[in-house]
Amino acid sequence: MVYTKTGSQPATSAANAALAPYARVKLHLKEGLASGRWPAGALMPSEAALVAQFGLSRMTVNRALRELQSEGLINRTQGRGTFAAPLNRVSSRLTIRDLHEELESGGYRHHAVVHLAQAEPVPPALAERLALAPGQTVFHTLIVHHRDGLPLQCEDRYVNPACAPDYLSVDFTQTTPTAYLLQVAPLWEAQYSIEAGLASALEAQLLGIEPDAPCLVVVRRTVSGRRPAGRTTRPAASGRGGTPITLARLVHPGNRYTLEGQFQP
Amino acid sequence: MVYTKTGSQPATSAANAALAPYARVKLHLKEGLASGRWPAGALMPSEAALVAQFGLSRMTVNRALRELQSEGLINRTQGRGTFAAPLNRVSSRLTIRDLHEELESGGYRHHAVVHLAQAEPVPPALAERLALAPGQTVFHTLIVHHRDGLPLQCEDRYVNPACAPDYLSVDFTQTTPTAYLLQVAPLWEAQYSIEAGLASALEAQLLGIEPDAPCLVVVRRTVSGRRPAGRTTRPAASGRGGTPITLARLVHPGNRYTLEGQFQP
DNA sequence: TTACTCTACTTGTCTAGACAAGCTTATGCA
DNA sequence: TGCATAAGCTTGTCTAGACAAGTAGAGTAA
Repeated sequence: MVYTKTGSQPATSAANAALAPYARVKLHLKEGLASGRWPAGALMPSEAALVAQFGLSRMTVNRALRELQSEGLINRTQGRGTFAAPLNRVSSRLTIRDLHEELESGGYRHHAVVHLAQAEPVPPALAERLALAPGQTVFHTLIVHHRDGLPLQCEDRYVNPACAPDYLSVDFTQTTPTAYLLQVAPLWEAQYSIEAGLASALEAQLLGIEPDAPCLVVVRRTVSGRRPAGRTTRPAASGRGGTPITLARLVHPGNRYTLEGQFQP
Repeated sequence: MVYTKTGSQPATSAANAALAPYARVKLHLKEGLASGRWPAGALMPSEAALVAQFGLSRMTVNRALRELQSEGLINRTQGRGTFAAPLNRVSSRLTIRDLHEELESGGYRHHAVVHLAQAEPVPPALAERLALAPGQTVFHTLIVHHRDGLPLQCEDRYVNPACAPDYLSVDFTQTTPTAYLLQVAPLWEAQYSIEAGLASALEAQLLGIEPDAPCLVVVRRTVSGRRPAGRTTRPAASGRGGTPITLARLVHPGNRYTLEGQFQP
């Protein structure tokens, strides 16, 4: 599609040629926000004003504004108008990738050593977080992932058997638990916490590090919207929280692992 | 707006009453994805099919699909169709919040102690990352933030004077650097890295921790799309990377600070 | 003054149709 | 057989109009 508007409207930027009209409106507004033209909380032009200014239909302008809203750059309320969002909360996407895929795509070799894979009674401290009654069975795996032969992550994981009955029969030297669980129960919700701490004695030994070496510890709890068994047609919406699938503690030697990311509002 | 469709279309979920039509389509597709009806890579119904199935206009169906795409749940390509996204990359929003605001909203008291605030020649190691010539002046602040009186974060920050000429005249016991910089130069891009490590001797002393205590270290580099001086109307798009605004090293005692978040695809 | 109603403006959403442009497949020609 | 073309699908986008519903302010009546 080639957009060569003859009637030259607000040509703020030279780069807006060959840009779709809705994107042109977005760019115009983003530039205004970046330049401080609309400080946080300021009233921004209404849809009608932008329609008149750009000579577009309202749906087109609406799309630009709706996308800016979903990006968190503006706030809109029916009846009041559009306001510049306070930029003191800028958010970025943090991506969970399967460790195997992450390493391979980075050109590293990945291999996993399984130190434990068994069914056991759920530890009392975890029963509640996995929504299991004390004494029920959980699957427990302890796997060390290596990058180019060097231990990178110690993965201590508990899995709800109702969600993944075949969990223990998977060959975890070939498939990571994350990959398998994502396949069995598409991930709909997860909570994580990231902190710096020490490895346990066992973890330190498995990772081949000193007991006092700083580690990046990620604890992740994954919850599915889907019900565990039967009733597959049951709607996912009702009953907040869903079924806990798995609880994982991932310990990384601080000097070998860095979490990186980027913000792009 | 009340949506009480008389002709009952696919009533997968009971909760879809009183839901806007586009949201109903989204829900329907999300449920299908969650239930494994469309495994990763599978071809999903076309817009035309959904139009026929739900009895809606194409724009409405298109909106549902477009939003699912922006949420990363599906991939669409012109001419080929709509496909279920491989869920091995699930992403969440990680929010940068101003520390002051974060603490206050959590019911804590925040206060900051400024240990250093001066102009100095840019350290050679940082010159390139700040896009400054060796020998040029940078602003350097060293601030310790306390939560309820306990040191929580040691903020070692370098600021490009071109972006924030008045930086040193700010009272950082009242305003955090983040808040000030966001006001002066709305944040358009940032890179961060999170790792576990040790504090330097000075940092450990300022934080009141042992030198071997694990710390969560966040390094953040913020880049603006806006040009530093003059030429304010210059488009932000051209020239990738923009102007480096600030480089910050944030050190948190591991046992006092946890980064938390949630995934909700 | 206070309380109510009415109006004008705002966003939220849906519709029916249109054209552009990318991909796949079938068709017909050399 | 091999290749170019065309048909038929797909998504991407824009339009002009419509109604719904929330908000704020002006004007009016008690």
